[in-house]
Amino acid sequence: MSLDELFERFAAQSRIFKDRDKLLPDYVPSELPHRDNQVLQLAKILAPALAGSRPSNVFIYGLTGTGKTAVTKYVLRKLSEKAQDRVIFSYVNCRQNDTSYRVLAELARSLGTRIPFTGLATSEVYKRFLSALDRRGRIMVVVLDEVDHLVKKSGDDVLYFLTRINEQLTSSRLSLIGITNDLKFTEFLDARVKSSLCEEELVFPPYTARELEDILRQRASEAFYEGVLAPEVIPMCAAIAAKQNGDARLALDLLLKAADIAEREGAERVTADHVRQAQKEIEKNVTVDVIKSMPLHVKLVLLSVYLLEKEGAKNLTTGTIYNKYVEIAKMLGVDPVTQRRVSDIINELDMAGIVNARVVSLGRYGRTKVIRLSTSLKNIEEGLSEDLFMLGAIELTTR
DNA sequence: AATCCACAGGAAGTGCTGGGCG
DNA sequence: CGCCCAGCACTTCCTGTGGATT
Repeated sequence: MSLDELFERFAAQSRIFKDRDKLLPDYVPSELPHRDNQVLQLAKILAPALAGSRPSNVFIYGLTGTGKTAVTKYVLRKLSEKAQDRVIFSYVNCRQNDTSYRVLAELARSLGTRIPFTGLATSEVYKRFLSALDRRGRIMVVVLDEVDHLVKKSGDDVLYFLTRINEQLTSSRLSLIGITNDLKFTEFLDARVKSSLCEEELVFPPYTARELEDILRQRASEAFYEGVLAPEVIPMCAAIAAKQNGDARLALDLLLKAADIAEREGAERVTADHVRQAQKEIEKNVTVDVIKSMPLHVKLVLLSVYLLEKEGAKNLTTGTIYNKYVEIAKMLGVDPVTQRRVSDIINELDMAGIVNARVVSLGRYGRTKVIRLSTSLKNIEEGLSEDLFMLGAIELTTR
């Protein structure tokens, strides 16, 4: 291959992607198939903002990848085009901003008030946000996406503040849109917060395989050149995602990864085989990346579970794991943490989907958690192996 | 029916980092 | 400068409990 050819190949636009960005999770398409109803309902609820009156608070339920965020962003965008600067919109993701302080800081920031990421008292941030908002004399619509994360971690204090803030405002008004994929979420809420937040409710049902296909086809037409997808690719991505609660995000991610793999291989078309590879890669990447970024003691606990399971131990309990963990820690010259903490770490690993832990009572033999890995040994190995400390630990313990 | 194991998991507090504010 | 704050990882102390065994 001559240099000219080489450069040609890199400089040339992809043969597969027309516009890869159209498949990324934060892209909001110009049309949302099978969500006309929800778009209309939300628009109806928020429309009063255009006339200068406060829209009702809205609560939006639906599993992951059912289009909650997309619909909300879509409606907000349309609305802000109409409203010019008469309405202020603010979108906060509560997975990243999972404390009262951070949510209020985000809201203040969207009004142009700089808030340091730490240092102030939360009540001070609240005051600053309040006065900044009142000075503007506008309607403000606040979206709290994945609000269940916020409440589970920090309680419903902020929600209480925000639902009652209108009593303290003289020239502005605030509306709340809460989004959650936890259907039982409202149980955690204070009754007053609950009734005020749920003035209106919207439910997003999971997509069916047929609907997912429509979504994929629509995106594919924007993202790919004609005819680069083998005919079975879209139905396959749709079917896999339909099994996972009709998750459109997963469907799109599968399609994207499959196409990436095809392109990397220099293939001319995306095939069913690429989709299968993509499925494996997605599953692997998530766990491996999570493991890599875990703090020391979490890794050590995971390592203990890994080693015990490799030895063929069955029905692992908190106590067994803790003993192994202490043994490893001492061997490495690290101070072990308490069993109480390890108990929490096991729950964290369970939440991350790396381990499966459930509480059982063994009668006379106590009440404990039974733990088993929910990922392959190989993924754990790969996740831990970048940590030289863990490699040393494996070597020491297997000798 | 009572007992008692082996923890679960809540509450409060500590020590540390990285930052206010006057 | 001194005193305040949030957030994190962790400790200390604690009360609670499902169900096999006595």
